[in-house]
Amino acid sequence: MTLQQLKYLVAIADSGLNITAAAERLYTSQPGISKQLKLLEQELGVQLFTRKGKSLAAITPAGRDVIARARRIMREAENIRNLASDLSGEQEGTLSIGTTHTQARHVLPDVIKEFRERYPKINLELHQGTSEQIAELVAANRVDFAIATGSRQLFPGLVILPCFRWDRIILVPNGHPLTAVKSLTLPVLASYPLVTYVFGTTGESSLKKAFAEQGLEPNVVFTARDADIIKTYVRMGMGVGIVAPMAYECQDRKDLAALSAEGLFPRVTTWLGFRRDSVLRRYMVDFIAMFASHLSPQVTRKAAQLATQVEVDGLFDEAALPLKVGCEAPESEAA
Amino acid sequence: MTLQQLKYLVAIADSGLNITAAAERLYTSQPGISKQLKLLEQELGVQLFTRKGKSLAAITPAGRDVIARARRIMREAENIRNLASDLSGEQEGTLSIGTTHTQARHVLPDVIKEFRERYPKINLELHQGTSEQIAELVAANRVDFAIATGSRQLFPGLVILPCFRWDRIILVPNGHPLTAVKSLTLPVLASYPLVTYVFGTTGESSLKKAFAEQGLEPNVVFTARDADIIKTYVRMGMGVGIVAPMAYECQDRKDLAALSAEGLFPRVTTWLGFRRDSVLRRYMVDFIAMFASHLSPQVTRKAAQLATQVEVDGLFDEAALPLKVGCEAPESEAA
DNA sequence: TACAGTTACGGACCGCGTAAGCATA
DNA sequence: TATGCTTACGCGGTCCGTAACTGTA
Repeated sequence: MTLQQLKYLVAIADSGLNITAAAERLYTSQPGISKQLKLLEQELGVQLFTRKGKSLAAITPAGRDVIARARRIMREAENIRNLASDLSGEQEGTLSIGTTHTQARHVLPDVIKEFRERYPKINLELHQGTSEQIAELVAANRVDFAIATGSRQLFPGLVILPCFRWDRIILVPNGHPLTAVKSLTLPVLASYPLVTYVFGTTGESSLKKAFAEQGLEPNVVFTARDADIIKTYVRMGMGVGIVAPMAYECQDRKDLAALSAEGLFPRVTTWLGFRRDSVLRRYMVDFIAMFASHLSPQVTRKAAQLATQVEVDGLFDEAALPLKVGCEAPESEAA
Repeated sequence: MTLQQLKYLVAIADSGLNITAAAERLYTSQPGISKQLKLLEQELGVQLFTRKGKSLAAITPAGRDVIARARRIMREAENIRNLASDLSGEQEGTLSIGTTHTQARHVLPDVIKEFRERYPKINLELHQGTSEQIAELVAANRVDFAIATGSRQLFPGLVILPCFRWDRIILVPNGHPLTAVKSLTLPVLASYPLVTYVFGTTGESSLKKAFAEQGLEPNVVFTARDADIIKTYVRMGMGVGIVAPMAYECQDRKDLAALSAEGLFPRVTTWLGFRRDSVLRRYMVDFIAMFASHLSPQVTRKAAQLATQVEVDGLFDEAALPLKVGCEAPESEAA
């Protein structure tokens, strides 16, 4: 049994049991992979795949177990390499992030700009998707970091670092009757057609629940994954928008008004997660600090270390987290 | 980086940074190890050991981290091999157990006899020592199972399966005044010189504590690790023995009387532990079932599986565990 | 006919063991 | 002088890539 053989094995599993594809992925020859797989099965004395003719048809139960452990070995091997790269002052590497639209569009650009200036040689990969898609990326070890809001239960085995919290805001066209309302309530809101994020993920279904608790049935006329689209339809007068505050940019003030919905819906928390046991290179830790300033390198390292033993909980006070808000004072007036 | 290199690295660390010793342990040549270590350090770009002249002097911080992960990789590799051996119906293997004197002398012989009949080809290793020594064996991955009483906090990262509980008994020579006492109390006991196990391990210090709670200072005139020695000194009239009930064998009735100490001291639990993430081969699971019949293969497998995710707790009711006692009715009279 | 995997073969590489060299106590 | 690591070198194995072969849609 060699690391090479385990790498090949995992590659086969990741290539849909297609040895040729695995060979291409690994920039090597197909017969080489075939042979090593055969050798491994011989040494272990177990069939890892069932064959249909010559092709691989399915993974055997034994194979599933072996592959799972092979993955762990490959991860640890990767960890050793990362660890060594970092300690030897290597400036190259990759940072791969899976995140949702809201973060990718409204929060990450500034952070990434700063990061690229500081670490120009680091290859940055950003994968945007739903929470479920991000969870898959995490499970497949395709991303280093997951950044999302709510829905933590989708991410078992991740070290979760709360980054910031926010209250949804209400978006209406300037001059909309709601702008005259002193204190917004759910019944008032429910009397308007609503435009908001797609329900389903835990974070957003809490919105539905808030209405339900007061016996209200909101009239949601349009849902999207994307605040830009929501804003477009709000501008068209199709309904009242409920979005993340980060999505309200200063230029939106020209035609859109943002009303506070604080207290109407539960406050949500955006977090950053990484795989327990993964080695955090210096630039990764620094990225986290750029993303959430209270997560200093020391705090992050501490959390990573604790997580190898127990569940990270109560490392710091979540209630004391910075509260994220949208554009409050227009830049033009301040200047 | 190869599995071979990591194996060498771990061997060096386990041989006190002596490459020659590591080579002997692995039945290979010393220059080979040297070369592979050099190659590994080159590839990683990190010094894993500090040198003093040509000899290895100490492990660098980087080395410590790399070695820890290398150990994990070696364990997983071993797991894969075990897994495969088991599934391919391999009847050979090794079962290595670290345990205390009480278990090794009074409980395990019967279990091992049965096990050897059932699995004659399995190589059985028994290492007897104090809880601390067993914990070291576990940490060094030298044993598959640890069997001990109390002192669980010495064994982090182990899946602990409670096996049975017991109350200490009081041993005195036949005709001793205490045999006439109706209900034994701590003050009465404290008025006699005592002979018991070495204090220090958590299990035994609970004994001292029981006395202290009633403001008593027991007069312990002799301590040993070994019930046989304790019995010898009790026979000599040196004092009153406090031992595990399993140590009172039927032949001891000839000259020793066992008095119940139930209620005087806290009831203790003997458990069996194995490393989280370790692959349990069929014969290992069967051994556990032989050792504690309520730990059926199904229960053990379930516990092992759960342990990969969370702490095993409340899997079954500890209060319902079988209560272990010593020789109650003499075989001769019953026959 | 394409596609996927196995078998066969030659070359390069690499890891191992022996033997000799060198530093340290 | 003994111990322990490094360097040098030859051998054997092995891994890889190319090429030809075989079984399947």
